[in-house]
Amino acid sequence: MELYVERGYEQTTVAEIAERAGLTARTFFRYFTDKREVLFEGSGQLQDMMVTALAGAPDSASPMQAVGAALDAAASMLGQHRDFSGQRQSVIAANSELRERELIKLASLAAALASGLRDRGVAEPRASLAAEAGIAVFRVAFERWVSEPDSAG
Amino acid sequence: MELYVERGYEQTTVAEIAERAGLTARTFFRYFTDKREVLFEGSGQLQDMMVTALAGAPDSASPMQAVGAALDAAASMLGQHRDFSGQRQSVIAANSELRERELIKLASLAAALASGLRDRGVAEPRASLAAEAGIAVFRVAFERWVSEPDSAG
DNA sequence: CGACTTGATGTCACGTGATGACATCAACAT
DNA sequence: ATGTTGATGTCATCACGTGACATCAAGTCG
Repeated sequence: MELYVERGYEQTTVAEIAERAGLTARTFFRYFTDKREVLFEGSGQLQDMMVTALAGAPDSASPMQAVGAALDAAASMLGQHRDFSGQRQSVIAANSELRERELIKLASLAAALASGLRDRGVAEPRASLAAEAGIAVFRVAFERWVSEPDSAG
Repeated sequence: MELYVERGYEQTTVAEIAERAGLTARTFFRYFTDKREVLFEGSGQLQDMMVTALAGAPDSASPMQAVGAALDAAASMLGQHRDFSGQRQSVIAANSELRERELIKLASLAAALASGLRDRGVAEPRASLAAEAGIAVFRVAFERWVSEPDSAG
């Protein structure tokens, strides 16, 4: 992240990242499949958190309410790293390879939420639609949040 | 496409593609920014067609009806190349880099449709929502169409 | 204690993707 | 005949990503 912010994603080589971390490029590729993936390290955790929150919603909750619980979990997780989130987002926005990766991560997240809803007994296509709607809300809200003036959490 | 189908996307080098076309790898990269982009050559045309159809819908048409017109245009364009569409889709499905590229193309298409709706006087967020809904329909319908037994157009 | 695994890292070599600089050549206009 | 323009080729170069093998530290067991 430091290097990506300093000089931009494309201008940063994997060798430089590895050096900054006190490692070798080869080792970098043992931890991250890609030069891109290092920016999405946390997205797996976020997805797990959200799926767990969705599964933990009360049985009485509607599909959209369960999705809402997942979004709350995401908000409380991201809320602790607002500066980081903002920087990360502007790095991603500046490069199309990174935007592509982000899209596929969001698609994976939507699929995971839909699967979680089906586990709750929600039938298709309702499960997928609720999941997609939740991701749409997430995108819009996240975008507003990181571009917002200093204020709220 | 021939080579991607024969031996898979990753196993095909740009040099081979260029050779098959009677050219040089250097020339390939003058026409396509990427090894991936060659599979998405037509998506720009498709997008233009759809935007034109959307713009050409009668003033009386609702936003969703205008989007429907765009989808009809896409259907008649793709309907003429069903085998090609099917092969292309299975190549894309088999490789995650290609799936990423496809997602960003669809996102671009959604943005173009939303913009077209705004030009028709549709306010946000209705324009974006209608566009996203149209793309969702497109994805599902296209998926079913290419995986369908030999029958319909 | 010494030998033996195991996991993380480094080193090296290599193929491939992608780009810049320059040369070539055909088509065409004047 | 000359010069221009556009498309292509050639060459050099860099960075990404991976396989093969070496090394070294931490632990395990006889």
